[in-house]
Amino acid sequence: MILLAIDGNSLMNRAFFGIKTLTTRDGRYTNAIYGFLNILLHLRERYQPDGIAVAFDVRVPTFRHQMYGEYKAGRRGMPPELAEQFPVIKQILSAMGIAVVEAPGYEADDILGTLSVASCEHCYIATGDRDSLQLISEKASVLLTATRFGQTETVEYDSEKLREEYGMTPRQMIDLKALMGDTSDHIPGVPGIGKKTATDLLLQCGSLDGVYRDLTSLKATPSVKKKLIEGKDSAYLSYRLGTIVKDVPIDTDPQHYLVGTGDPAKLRAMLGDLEMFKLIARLQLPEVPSSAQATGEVRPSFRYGEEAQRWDEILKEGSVALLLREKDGERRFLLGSRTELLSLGADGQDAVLSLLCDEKIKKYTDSSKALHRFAMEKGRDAQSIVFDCELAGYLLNPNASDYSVSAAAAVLHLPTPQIEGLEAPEPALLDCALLPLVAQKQLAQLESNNQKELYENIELPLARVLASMELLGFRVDREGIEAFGDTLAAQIDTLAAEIYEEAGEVFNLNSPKQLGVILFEKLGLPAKKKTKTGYSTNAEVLEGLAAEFPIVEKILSYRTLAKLKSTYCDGLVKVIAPDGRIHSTFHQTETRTGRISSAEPNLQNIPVRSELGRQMRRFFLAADGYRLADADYSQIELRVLAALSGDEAMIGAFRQDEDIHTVTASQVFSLPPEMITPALRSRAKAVNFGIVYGIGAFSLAKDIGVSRFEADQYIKSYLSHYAGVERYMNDCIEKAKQTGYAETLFHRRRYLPELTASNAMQRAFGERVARNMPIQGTAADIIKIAMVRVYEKLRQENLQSRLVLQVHDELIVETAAGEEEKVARILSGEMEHAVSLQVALKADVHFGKSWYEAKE
DNA sequence: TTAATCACG
DNA sequence: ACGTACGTGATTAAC
Repeated sequence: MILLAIDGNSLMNRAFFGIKTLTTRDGRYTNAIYGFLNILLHLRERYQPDGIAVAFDVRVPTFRHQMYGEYKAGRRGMPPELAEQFPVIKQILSAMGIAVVEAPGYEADDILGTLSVASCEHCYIATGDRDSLQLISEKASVLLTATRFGQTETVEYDSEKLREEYGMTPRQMIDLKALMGDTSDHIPGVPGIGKKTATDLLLQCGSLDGVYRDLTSLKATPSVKKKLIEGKDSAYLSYRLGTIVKDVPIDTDPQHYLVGTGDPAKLRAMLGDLEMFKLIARLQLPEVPSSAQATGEVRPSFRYGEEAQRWDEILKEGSVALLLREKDGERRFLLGSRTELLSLGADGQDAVLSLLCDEKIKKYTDSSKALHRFAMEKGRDAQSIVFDCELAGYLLNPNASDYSVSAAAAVLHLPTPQIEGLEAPEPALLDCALLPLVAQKQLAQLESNNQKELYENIELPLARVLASMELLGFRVDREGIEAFGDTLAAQIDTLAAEIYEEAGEVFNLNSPKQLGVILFEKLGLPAKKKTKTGYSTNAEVLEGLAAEFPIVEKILSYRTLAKLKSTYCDGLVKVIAPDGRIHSTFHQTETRTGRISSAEPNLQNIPVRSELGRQMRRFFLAADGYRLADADYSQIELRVLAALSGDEAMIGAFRQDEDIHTVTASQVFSLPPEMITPALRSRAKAVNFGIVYGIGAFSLAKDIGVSRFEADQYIKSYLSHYAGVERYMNDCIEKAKQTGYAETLFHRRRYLPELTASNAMQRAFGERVARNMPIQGTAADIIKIAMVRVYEKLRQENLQSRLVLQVHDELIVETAAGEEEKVARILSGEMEHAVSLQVALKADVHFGKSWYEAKE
């Protein structure tokens, strides 16, 4: 039989450090478990072992340590984030029917050593630790595993491969280590002898004993000989330390490690609990009754077909599950009730459309935005979409990334529905069958989280608004963009030529790596900052050098122009639809704060800060016979901060409609407002921003170019003058620590497992987020409310004007000629009165033919 | 796929 | 001692 013996500690370690932090919603760490299981499944698939044994260290002082001293005492204990994952993986392995092997006083590699000589046909030893290469034999090979870019790479080592790479036999690996030592394992070796010398010596003498047998005739420099003599004891001690034990008292009968059936139901429940839904799918865990019993659910059973009579059966109940799936441009619908399922292709579209627009029938779905778009494309208006699993899942935990029905069902431990006559139903059909139960559970959770209003009055109606914005799109001037791109191209070419000239060679200016080498090595400019891979060449660094070195100025210009051309000119032209408009996609479940995002293309980051970039906005136009209305909130985040914190001074400033940055400057610098210079105001502005972000003195100092000490004074002064803000910020952290999440005024939550991290930096990050999310998120809630109301008001009043874009604190309405006054009234009215706070909200509206003009 | 950079609020 | 402000998305290079 084939045996796969795994070093559990080693692979868990690799997975932990190779995969970014991953936690469940309630803050349990899962990245090592996830990575380990992926490696395990990969190995199982590739090597098809009959038996699997996963070995773990049992950390009691080992025989070796007692005898030879505490060589490993200096080894740092593993972080608790990893330690907590070990008991869990052991349980999972048991549930998988895989043997967990431990022996008090022995480490995992000793167990592997013992198994490697067990009487099986072949033993594969999987580990991330090169130490185990000494275990290679005729019937044992080592699978050395590394996790890179989230992908596992496994290299199989047998004697042949070992000789190729090291020129050594497996046994010589021990001698090698005895000579060169291993700092990570606290094996001293012979001081002063490294890998190179050790290899040479072994090639000459064959073994450690061979080296010491006759030092006088050894071909080596006197200094090496001297080191060998002095280090002899250390070498033999290292040899013993480095030798993996092969007689651990464990069961060595391979039959003992045959993979059993385990407990699939328990496994499924455990993986669901750990929120590893893809793994559940990959393992195709069969449904077993015990799971259904455990949740108290009876496994639902469905009838499925395409017969017309099913249709009537389904509609009878007055509410349906309705899913839209698109594949290769083909639209399909899945329709379901509590007992019936139906699949519809293109010829069912009209029927679905009338169902969708039938107010009396409630629709449950997993993407209301898609349904709204479908209806709108046909010139209709979807009604009574009462449930959207994606939106519900997002509100319940915006840290997740998978808001599908199946993911939700797995969190809820719902049994897989049974569909009559279908052995392996397609996923969409299962989603459709699962939806009613998922909806019931998620709605109950929203209710208990006090998120019903957020869900019903904000997110659900917003989906329609976003669908409408996507469908309408934003008109652009293609020729204008292309012409702008051409002028940029010419300037870029000129600049590049000048830069290459001054650099003395042609290189890839777009490569920060190559640029770094040219600037900081070839031209010898002073390098200030480094990145992981080399010199930092970002704008901040370059700006510090621009005054002194003219070439840097040109590089900065090049960067600006290249960005404008590639991302904005070329990028946007590529996505202009046949109707001459750009149809962005708005993501409603992407951000962890509650903002929406825009993609393909992103219309929320069109340049504005620099005048040249701002020119881009001249190409964003209203349709003929329309103008653009641009309405933006004034200081919405600071107003929200004032209101949430109840800080008297800040509220007072806004009540009197004063310039908040000037007021802050006056407070922080203890000067009367009329003494505040633009420079001081600008510093205060940075402090205001910084406070919202959860500021640190270092970053503030860097941002406004003052000393760290000075920045620290500003912050202290700020918090003492706005004492309410300080209190509020501390409350935010306190509450987040207690509840595990931060929340907005409208009860949008963000769980913060970072707050319990053992790493101080991660914790500090969690605290900043605990302060920032309620502010950014409440502002996001507010503008969403405004969007929904503006959208509805425009239709109520029978206007032709339509919302086309939202940019976080800004709404753009394509306004029909003659409707300007009404639109301006609706925009400012709905934005300013979206919510009533202790501080009034303020929104300014401007009109123009282009976005450039409409932005004042 | 990730890292670096830079565009926005 | 260590790293340093919140939230996004697109492009390019390089592995």
